[in-house]
Amino acid sequence: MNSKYEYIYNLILDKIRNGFFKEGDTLPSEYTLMKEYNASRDTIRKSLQLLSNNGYIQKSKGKGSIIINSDIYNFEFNGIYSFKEVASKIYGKKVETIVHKCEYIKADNFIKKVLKLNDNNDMIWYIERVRNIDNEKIILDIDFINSYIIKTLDKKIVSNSLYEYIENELNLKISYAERNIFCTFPTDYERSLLDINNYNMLITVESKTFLSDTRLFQYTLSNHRPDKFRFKDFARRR
Amino acid sequence: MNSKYEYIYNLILDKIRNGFFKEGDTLPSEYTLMKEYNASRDTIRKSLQLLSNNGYIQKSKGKGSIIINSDIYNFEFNGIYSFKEVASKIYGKKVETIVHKCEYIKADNFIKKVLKLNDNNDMIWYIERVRNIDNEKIILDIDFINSYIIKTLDKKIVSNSLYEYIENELNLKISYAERNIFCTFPTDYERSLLDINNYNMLITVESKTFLSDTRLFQYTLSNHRPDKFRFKDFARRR
DNA sequence: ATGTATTTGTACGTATGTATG
DNA sequence: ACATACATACGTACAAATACA
Repeated sequence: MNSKYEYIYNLILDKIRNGFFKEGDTLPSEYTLMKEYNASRDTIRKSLQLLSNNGYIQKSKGKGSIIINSDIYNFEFNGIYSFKEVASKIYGKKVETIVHKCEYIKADNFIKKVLKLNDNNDMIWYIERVRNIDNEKIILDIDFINSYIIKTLDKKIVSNSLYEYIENELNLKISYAERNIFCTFPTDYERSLLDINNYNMLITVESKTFLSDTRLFQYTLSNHRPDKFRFKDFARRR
Repeated sequence: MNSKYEYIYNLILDKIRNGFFKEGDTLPSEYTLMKEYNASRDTIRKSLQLLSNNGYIQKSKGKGSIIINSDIYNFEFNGIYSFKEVASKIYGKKVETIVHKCEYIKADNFIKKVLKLNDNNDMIWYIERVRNIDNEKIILDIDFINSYIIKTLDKKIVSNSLYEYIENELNLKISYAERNIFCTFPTDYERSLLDINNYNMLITVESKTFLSDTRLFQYTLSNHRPDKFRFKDFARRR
């Protein structure tokens, strides 16, 4: 986006990330920021609300806005990111994707129900990808994709980035996701695809991902070797 | 709070929860809601933004606001809740808390660092609680609490609800938390406290919980038997 | 302890831009 | 081409919490 409040949000966030504002510091007042960025109070407050929602500042009536998190890795899990986007922030590690399957198939009853398909329109893309981190097969991602929304796919696209293709080539807007984290027992097939060592469990992140027009286009089961799994979260009490 | 926009937010949320607005329905336009609730557009938009942030509606320029989630259990994990608050929504199950320890002790170096205590002020409350669900010991919660913020505690308080005490008796405002989810191996001691069956792993939710004045008052390790663990999340792409 | 200035929170208004149908 | 609906951006006024002299 190129709205003014998002632009100012990014300017202030940069100052937090590069250490100009440090944890515990108080931001300039909204009035000062208005002058600094030549913006109305409404615009400044929208920028600050984004910072607050994303866990960077704590606003306090009468006091000001205090920096509470300058962790540059914070962003990785507070939102929807493709594996490629997350991987680009994992420094010093060798990361690659192996596409095992990318098939145009008929959905079974469970997937038909999840993706809200009917009997006459039940073709999906079935994708299996293994994520290799420092030469260990750590994550197995299985995707079920509505083929009436994403009509064309191939191994090359999904070995690079599915989201990049959807957003930049198809010009669709990925908007929100419902996620569910739980434990599963690996099947023999999953064992064969992952370097599972002696672990006898997997952490599964189940995601339903939606476009801005509320269409569900993707159902994903992301299976993680337990020792490498980590999920960060920022929450506010209401 | 009793601000107008929060009041309207709750009125609309009630209509979503009780089925007056259903998934896929379009809300009345902002202009219509202005008249209905006798409020300005700014106020209505604040109410709708809350609904959007919490995963109940999807706003779309030119179209309107569409209901995307009427799941009344949705709220349980999108925020900070005490075990008592969560338990009150688990129907048909017997839920109880067993307090194993509630001690005023000296913090070790790790906890001193986490809670930002110094050598002259390093006393904490150490609490061990087991959560019993349908007569099985499923969760072991271990709390390390800054005793200079929460001065007085006892077994009775922590067997009821720590948050209820902090908010209603001490009148402190619990505001936000950083959470981290990962896997651990149970120690013999943890095995002895939980009905762990043949599972050889635990899911640990590590939380740092802060007051509205940015003071960190609580560090918690919540250890879950893997088969009973479930974490729900709603995320938006930015 | 008190009053005053500062700072954020809420509520209302107006105008214009942009996407949708 | 037009009406509708949400998005952005400017403004004003007053309330409430906090800090400080």
